[in-house]
Amino acid sequence: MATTIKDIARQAGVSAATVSKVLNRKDHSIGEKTREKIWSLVKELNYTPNSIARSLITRSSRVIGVIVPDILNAYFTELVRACDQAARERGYSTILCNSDSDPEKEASHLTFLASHGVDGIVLAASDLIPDAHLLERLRIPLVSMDREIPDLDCLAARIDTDYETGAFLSASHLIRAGHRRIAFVSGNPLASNTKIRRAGFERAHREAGLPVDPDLIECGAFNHRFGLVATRTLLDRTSFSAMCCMSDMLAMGATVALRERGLSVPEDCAVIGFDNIYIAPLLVRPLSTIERRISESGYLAIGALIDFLDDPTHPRRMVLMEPTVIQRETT
Amino acid sequence: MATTIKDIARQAGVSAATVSKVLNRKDHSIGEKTREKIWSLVKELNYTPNSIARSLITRSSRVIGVIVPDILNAYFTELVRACDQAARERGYSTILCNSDSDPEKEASHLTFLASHGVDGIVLAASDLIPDAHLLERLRIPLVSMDREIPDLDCLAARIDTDYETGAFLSASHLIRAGHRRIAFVSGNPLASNTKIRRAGFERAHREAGLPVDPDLIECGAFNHRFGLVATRTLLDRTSFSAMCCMSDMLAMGATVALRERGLSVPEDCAVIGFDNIYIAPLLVRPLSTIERRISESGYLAIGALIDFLDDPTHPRRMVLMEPTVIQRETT
DNA sequence: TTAGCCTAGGTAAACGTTTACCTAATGGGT
DNA sequence: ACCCATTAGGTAAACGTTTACCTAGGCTAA
Repeated sequence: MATTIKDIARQAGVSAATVSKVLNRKDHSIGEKTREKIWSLVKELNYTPNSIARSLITRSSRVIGVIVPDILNAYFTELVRACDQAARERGYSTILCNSDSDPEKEASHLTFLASHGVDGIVLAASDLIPDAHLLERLRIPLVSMDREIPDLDCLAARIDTDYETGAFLSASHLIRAGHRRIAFVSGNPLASNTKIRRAGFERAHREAGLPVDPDLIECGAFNHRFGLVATRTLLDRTSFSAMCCMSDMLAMGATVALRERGLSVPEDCAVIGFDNIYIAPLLVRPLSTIERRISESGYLAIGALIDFLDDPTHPRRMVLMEPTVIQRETT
Repeated sequence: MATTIKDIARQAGVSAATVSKVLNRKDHSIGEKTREKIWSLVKELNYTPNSIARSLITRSSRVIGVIVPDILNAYFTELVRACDQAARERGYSTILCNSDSDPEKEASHLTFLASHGVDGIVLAASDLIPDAHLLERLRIPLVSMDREIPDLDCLAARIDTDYETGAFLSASHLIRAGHRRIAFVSGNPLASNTKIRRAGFERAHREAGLPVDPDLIECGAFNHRFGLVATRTLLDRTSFSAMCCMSDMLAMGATVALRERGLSVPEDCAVIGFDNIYIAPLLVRPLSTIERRISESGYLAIGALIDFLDDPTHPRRMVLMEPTVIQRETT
């Protein structure tokens, strides 16, 4: 159906090998005339190499898989976009997979990507630790983002955010503003990225000589829906004057719940988010939050991955992104 | 490296063809023992078929490409998610491509998808009309969403939204509420999906016996940033008591600009959006908007595409989604 | 002259599957 | 005893590339 290398070869009166060499610029021993003839046929017949056949023989697809737990969370949307851009700039494409924080789906995406011959994978935090055996078996270069992950030899890099500091800054920001009872809302309580943030939250209290009331803690998921229900639960259970939300989506949900009860932000209750997603400054009450330079981490991840692909002996990169506070109008 | 069908064949003491038959359940002439032996080896060796090799020979990948103009627009995020889910339910996977409303990027994604052997493509509205020659050449089954598109024979379906009615409803809603000067903000003025909406907007005025002031029209893009700057421009230029925003992202940007100037919504200026993205009800002022059942259209698109793949003589589906008004708190 | 080296390009195997067609043995019916 | 069908599985080509190695002619330098 579509034009193949053989069609070009036939019409140029040369062998397929010659065409392949020209196409791949391994043409140091191909005559000028032949080269030109081939290129002009390529244009004329709109030849595009069949990447499938190419991948099959070269064992490389120049495609990178990106797995995220929740594409609807704007944090991951932005991350995915940054990865895609970064990859494209380096001649790679990406395939996006959405795991819904479901380890089974994640595993099935992993095998899907493997069987489709991706050269590498960016695995972004879901709540659970991935199946180490599977990763081991797949042997696909991997960069892990904000994940606990075993030290595999196909691990090209880890890009982590200093969640302890992030949560510490978040809580300290509110404590400095005079708040004494601060709610803490975060993702899956069993996931390390929640535990670590909780540690930072508690340290801020300790250093300020304040107690932490377990009644003020609600952990479950990072999406807006949980932000909404968690805040309702908290409001029913106890009282507080500020909320540390460990994602901006949570903060958005929280804000709605507060307003539902007639509380205004920040007058009745301050709210700080985490991630600094692009919507955060655009909310009617621009959201104070913790900046974590999303695009930069995407670029870093892809960069580290491709460097590793180019040269697997390349020293592993272990990056710890340092978050900062952005004060807007909700605190 | 990874286990292949030959490894299984060798260890089972049969030929590769036999293994292939069993794997593909074309095993009516394979003995029970052999079948069992093969399946147990498959488990034991963690065999996963190499999709690349498989695609090469079968000329089918069970992958669908999805091209959207702006993944950061929550409308498309939701659409993409719905497509992915729908595809997965029918045994397909998706590859997401983000075109940034750039026809060149779009074309390059199209050839990328073609060369990677996707079985079909869902092409969602960008502002511009796609390169018909390219589509013609590629001959990949296509479903077009909210796009003007030539009548190719590889066009499996069109899923369009009745934008005229949508915009009409949007404006009528505001007119009925007593507004007389209503601003209109939409995407690329040259794109049909803006022109059509503008027609609906104007019809609502005509039917109400109201004039349309061209000073109240600002068209450029569907993202929040344009919503922000367009609203600033409008506020500098003229006065109005309500805004018809042709996407919720625009409405969010508009709301911020209004607030910036000390105007409150809906008291000083009503705002209605379009799309009913999942964030819309979650904004501090839940956004009135035009519902267009995003997930449903994603499911429809994928369904139509796969039906076409299963049977290319399947009658083309041309769906026109009817939008409805959702009143919340901004009008 | 001849070994050796360019230059220009061809040959064929390989990547991991699928599939049309072949074979060989067995069994049943007449 | 012969024919035909059925069962169980094998053979080999094909998909569209890439690449290691080959060839053949011509040139150069000793």
